[in-house]
Amino acid sequence: MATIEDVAKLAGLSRSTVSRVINNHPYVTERKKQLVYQAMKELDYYPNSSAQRLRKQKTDTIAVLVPSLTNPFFPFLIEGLETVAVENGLQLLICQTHQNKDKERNYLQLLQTKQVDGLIFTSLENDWDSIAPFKESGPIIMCNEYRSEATVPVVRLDQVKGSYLGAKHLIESGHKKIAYCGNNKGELGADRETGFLAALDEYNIEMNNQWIFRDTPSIETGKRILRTILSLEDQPTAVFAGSDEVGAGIIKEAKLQGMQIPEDLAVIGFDDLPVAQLMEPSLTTVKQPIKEMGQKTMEIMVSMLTNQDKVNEDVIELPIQLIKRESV
Amino acid sequence: MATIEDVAKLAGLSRSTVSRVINNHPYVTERKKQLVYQAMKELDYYPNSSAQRLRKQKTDTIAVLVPSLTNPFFPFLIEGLETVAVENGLQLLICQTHQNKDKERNYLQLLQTKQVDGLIFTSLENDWDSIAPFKESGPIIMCNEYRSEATVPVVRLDQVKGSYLGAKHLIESGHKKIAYCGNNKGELGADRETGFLAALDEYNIEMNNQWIFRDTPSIETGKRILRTILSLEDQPTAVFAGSDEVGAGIIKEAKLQGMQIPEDLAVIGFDDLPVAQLMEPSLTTVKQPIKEMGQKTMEIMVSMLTNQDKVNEDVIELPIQLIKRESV
DNA sequence: ATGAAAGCGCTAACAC
DNA sequence: GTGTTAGCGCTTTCAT
Repeated sequence: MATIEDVAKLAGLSRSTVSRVINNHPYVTERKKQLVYQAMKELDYYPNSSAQRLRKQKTDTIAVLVPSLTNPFFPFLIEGLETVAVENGLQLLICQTHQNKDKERNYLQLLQTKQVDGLIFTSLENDWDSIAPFKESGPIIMCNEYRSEATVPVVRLDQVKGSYLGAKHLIESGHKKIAYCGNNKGELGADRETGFLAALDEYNIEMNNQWIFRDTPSIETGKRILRTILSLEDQPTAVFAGSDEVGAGIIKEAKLQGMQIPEDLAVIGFDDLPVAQLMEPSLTTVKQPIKEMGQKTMEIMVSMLTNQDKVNEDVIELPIQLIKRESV
Repeated sequence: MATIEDVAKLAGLSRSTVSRVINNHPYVTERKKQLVYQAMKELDYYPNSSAQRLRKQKTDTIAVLVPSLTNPFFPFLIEGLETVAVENGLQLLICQTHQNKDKERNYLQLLQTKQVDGLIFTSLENDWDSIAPFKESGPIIMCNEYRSEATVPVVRLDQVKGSYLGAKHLIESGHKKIAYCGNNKGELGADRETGFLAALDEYNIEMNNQWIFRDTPSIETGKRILRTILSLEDQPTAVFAGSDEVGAGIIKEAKLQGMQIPEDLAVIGFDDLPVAQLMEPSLTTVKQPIKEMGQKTMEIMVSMLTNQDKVNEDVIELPIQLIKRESV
């Protein structure tokens, strides 16, 4: 493995000059520059990035914590994050927490061990209090998921409004018995529930506790929820699914059980993932501007990395909107 | 930022001893070990990973090149890769090539700049000849996609058999006019086509060139293909979609156009992704053992990383199987 | 415009 | 068992 020393020797120059060429510094004669390039090529030289990182004290890498990549929401979020990252010469280190507190905490060590320059949460398992101290080690941003106690920039959607919109649509379509799916661990989940209940309240509609489901979102969860609904004496006529995947699972299982959607059961999803329009009937849903959320987040990260002084604690809220299709 | 030096001073020991404790070396008195732990805690010390990497000349990181994370096939593959990686103390650096030759080539620099210890291709845009030289810089494996010229271990499926199975099922269900979707850039695509044509050949069925579609797989592609099929004078009665996403797009669009599946058009997918069972009718498909493929690949990577001598050029072939559902 | 020298933080011989 | 020392490969003052 050739080192910068080898290149310098072969080019008959000093290490400094070679380094200047590598880093595109001004004030290097064109002639010597060529000499260096030639030597680098001849030796098949590439700078060792561990050495560069150690010396420069930065990695140009950002950790992105996601619960799982098999939930299609996150690949789309990453798409947005990556676009802006690449434009700014940053690399993404994608970390799956699999909803595990310990794993999440371990990934914070990436910041402490200087393996990444910054970190982005797209979900959060641990309490904010246990996260806060890590701000010392580098910029942290919350994207998608959020905590009001969080003392870092937050890029989020108005979840209260989102679920309010969804519930209202269901109500205005004539439904009074509406089931609700969604975990309420994080603030995101709590806000969604708030918005949902606010709509019900506005129309003086009562909630039945049997119609609340708190499982983690997945297709299987949707199927299970549908079966539970069928086993109920007092059955809802509509269901607000916490995600398109749950909504899809509900629709699929409902049809398997011989139900008509939306006649026997109206379903509304959340996210507007590709699967929403593939379903039969297509899934009415609350659309999140996922990619934009990722882009905005990375823009903030970039500015935090450059303007280290200007501490940013803003909350950026992106628009959310109802997409009417056939399942309601 | 505390360094190992600070810890050593505070503990009243040498850097070496601290280092030994960090790396769990034997032969350190329990008493001094405790002293070190205490000092580390007091100083909130974490070893700088760039320094460790530079010194140890390894990163315990493996680059995984995927075309895109929004194609759900790859998150599942990554799931398999990650399981085994984590068991062996390895980290994954996930790199999206977005089907771009230059990006793909640039990611190879990760190996040259010693930012990763090994690299896994799950797809390949460039010629093998242009990849081969990079073997010098570290272990490379192909997983999923493959090239017969490749001089590295390959973990793959019998694609010829897969598409043969699919085509045969279509034929035995009475179809003689079968459309085929799939790109034929890589060897994987070519093999699939071979298997497909072999089945046709076996049953003396002719292929119509108008029924061949070579676009990149996506839901949109599926929709477009269906519309093209409808515009044909001589229309196929069945279609072998190259992936479940294409199959799903075809089914969705077909129903939009008032067709009955499988009566008016039988559809068979590939992969067995979650969307296959969500469709109405559910999608008959050729199932790939995606997770297993990832696991096997990472096991080989681990062994290459440890037994550096034993050069492994094996081709591991995993089983592939037909899943009969309702779309045929 | 270029080179010499110091040092980023760590590990691993080697010596005792 | 523990400390001393050299050095991984690079960048960046500082001096010229």
